[in-house]
Amino acid sequence: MAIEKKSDCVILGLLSHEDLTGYEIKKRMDTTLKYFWGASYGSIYPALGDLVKRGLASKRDGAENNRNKIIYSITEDGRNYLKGWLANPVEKDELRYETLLKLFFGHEVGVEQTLAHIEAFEEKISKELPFLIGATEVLKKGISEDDTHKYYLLTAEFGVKMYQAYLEWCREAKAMLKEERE
Amino acid sequence: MAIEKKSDCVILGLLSHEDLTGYEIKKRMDTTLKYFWGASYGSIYPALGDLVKRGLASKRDGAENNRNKIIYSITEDGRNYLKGWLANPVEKDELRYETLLKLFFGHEVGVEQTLAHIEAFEEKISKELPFLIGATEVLKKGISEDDTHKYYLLTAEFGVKMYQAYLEWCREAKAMLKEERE
DNA sequence: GTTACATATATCAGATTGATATATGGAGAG
DNA sequence: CTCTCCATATATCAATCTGATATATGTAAC
Repeated sequence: MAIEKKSDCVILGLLSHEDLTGYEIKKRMDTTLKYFWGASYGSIYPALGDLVKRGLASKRDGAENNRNKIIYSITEDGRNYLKGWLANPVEKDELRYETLLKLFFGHEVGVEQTLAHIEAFEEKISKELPFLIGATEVLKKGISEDDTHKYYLLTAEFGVKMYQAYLEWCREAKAMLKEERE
Repeated sequence: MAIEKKSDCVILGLLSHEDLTGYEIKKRMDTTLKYFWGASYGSIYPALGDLVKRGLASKRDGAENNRNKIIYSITEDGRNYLKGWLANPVEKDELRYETLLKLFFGHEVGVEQTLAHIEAFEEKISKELPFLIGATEVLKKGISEDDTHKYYLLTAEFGVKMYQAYLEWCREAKAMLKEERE
């Protein structure tokens, strides 16, 4: 029953840290936030326009040379709106793992194809885990300088814990299926 | 670039196990599948109509007394369609955790409110974990009788591993924030 | 008999994704 | 020095999905 639109809240959250263009917001989504959130251009640009209209953000021209660029800032009203949303209890945490869905219906195609999905998942997670661990190390070093780092670290460590659990599960799941095969 | 619509695939997957009504499909989503997938009535009923139109499912009247009821079955074409989707590599595994999002912006509201979000998360997970553990135990017992149970067990154990990792993270995150507070 | 909840189907406004269109800057290859 | 490729940058749109709501009956409790 929340009145807040999620895309507004993430964008305001990012703008509360620093001024950003729509393109930069999208980059944050695809790098820092991608482990627990996402947003597309199709939601970012309209939301930015809307936030300005409602006085929660302001925009200024940041063009350099011929390079088109619009820089957005959060307003006082925007910061209050963000704080209001942050104070409310969380509404929904959602997992949407196609891998798990395909495993659930694995009976239809058998053990070999199911193993292939698990192995692909394992590879993807193994590749991403070092970046997450690297992020936690960087954040730990800077924790005393910048108060925001403490909160970033919390989410990065969540990612590490989760990915390590995934890899553990992959090993056990593969073992179980291979045992069954014989 | 997949041509398959996800809602079609989940529904066909569920129908590959047993005949179901739209209402029963929704119940499966909200119980068994909820740990890794979801779907609303607004996607289920239109998708069912569409699947019948394309010959991937068939429907029959299952009315009892005055109770309105339409039972759907998967067709041979539907089963092939499902197998085709299952054979393709996974496209996207996605996490959307509002809790993590609020933690990430925690600097704006401080340690106390952040702790409250973590505690709410911890409580929710603690309550759900026993059900997941119970599910794995039931599935383990029936594993030799029904081949599908092996695949269900895989996903249930994923849930258990993940939730245990979450709880571990909660303890550490709380400790870190409380230490900082002093 | 009436209150409350589960069963059952269905639709719709609003939000979101994934793809695509458009255009410039800059780096490196040949 | 030009050509190709990629990053920067904004923007829109069809297809899809969610969350809420509407409607109606069965069934159990009190």
